[in-house]
Amino acid sequence: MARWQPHAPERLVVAALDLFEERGYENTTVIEIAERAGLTKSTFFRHFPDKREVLFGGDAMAGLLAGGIADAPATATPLEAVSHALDAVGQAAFTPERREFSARRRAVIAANPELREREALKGLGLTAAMAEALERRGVPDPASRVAAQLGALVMTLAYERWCDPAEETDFGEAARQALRQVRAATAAS
Amino acid sequence: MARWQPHAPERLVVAALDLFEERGYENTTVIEIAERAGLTKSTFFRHFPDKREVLFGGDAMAGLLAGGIADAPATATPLEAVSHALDAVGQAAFTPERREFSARRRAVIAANPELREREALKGLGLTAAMAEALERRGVPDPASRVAAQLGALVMTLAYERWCDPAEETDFGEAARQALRQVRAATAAS
DNA sequence: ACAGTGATGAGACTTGGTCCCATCACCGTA
DNA sequence: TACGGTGATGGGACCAAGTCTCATCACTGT
Repeated sequence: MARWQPHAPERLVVAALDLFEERGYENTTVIEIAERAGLTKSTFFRHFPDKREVLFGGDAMAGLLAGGIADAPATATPLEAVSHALDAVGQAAFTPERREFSARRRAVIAANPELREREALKGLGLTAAMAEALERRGVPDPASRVAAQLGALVMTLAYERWCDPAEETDFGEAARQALRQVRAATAAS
Repeated sequence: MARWQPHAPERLVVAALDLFEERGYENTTVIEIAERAGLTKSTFFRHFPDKREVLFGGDAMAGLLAGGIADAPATATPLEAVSHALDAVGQAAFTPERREFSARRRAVIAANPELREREALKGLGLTAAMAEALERRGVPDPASRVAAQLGALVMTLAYERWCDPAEETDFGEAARQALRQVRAATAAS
């Protein structure tokens, strides 16, 4: 027997997403989220630094991306290393079971400026993590940032497609396709 | 004689930047900013939607960029159109008189996560505005986003250089140089 | 002289977020 | 069985951001 109901963070995330869908992010208070999860405001802020963060799983993604780039073959070009990292991330995080949750989360974020702002910050963090990991492979400064910027776009395109419940494409497959598109478009810029 | 002291928004911006430098963004209240400008909290929120926005001049930049892209010669490639827009923006906004203020503002933003978050959102807005303007020129979807993403990086690199008081480079010149760097790095990705 | 107008001031109110302390259930040890 | 330690939780005071409403004040035009 556990002392308390387990999985408090997960319960808070589910309660928050439900409420945000029902009445919108701005019309939902932290106290209401906590109550639906059978907890209190104090406990909410013990698990999440602020209200927005309940929809953003910390900074695990940046580490996954950096690790995937570091593990890429030494002969890989910068964008190939990013592609390798996207495969790793797809295996670890963008699994089919999470597709429905991610799609709901994506819609809620798109509907609220405050959440879009947090998402923008997370995106910058991922881009910076990719650029830094590329520099540790010996890619010099302007080139590393270019590859990271293009990699971020590839990830966004792949994520959009992966979230679509009508397609049910594998994330790695979506990423490879997006990479081809971006490569082709880059040549014409 | 004016009814009140004129230029209330500008006075608030100056007061805010001064206080943010002196004691940091988090240790400065809106009431303190307003008092230093000879105003009150009510008036502050009448001119700015929130505390962060006092350092971000609305959304004028997005319109400038979109206009510059629309005005580019019809024969210009996507990145050339972006470069044309950066020239226009440099003429209108990144003038030498503003260099010192921009450098101070940049340092304050870099020191605070909340301000960096707002800056990230503004960056997304600029990228979206560039992609949309390119699409109005007939550039199809993936290519427009690639060019906008690379254009955003070019603008960031040029802005970093333009802000440096030791260099005093013209923004348009910095943008052209950054564009050459990004083009060279793109070929090696 | 007088009503209209637009920017400002004042203050109540809600909510996000911080902080401190009490509580409660379990665990290990005597 | 008794007892102190531990870790997650609850409760509530407190501050600042942001909203809203109403009053004020200085000037303008008739």
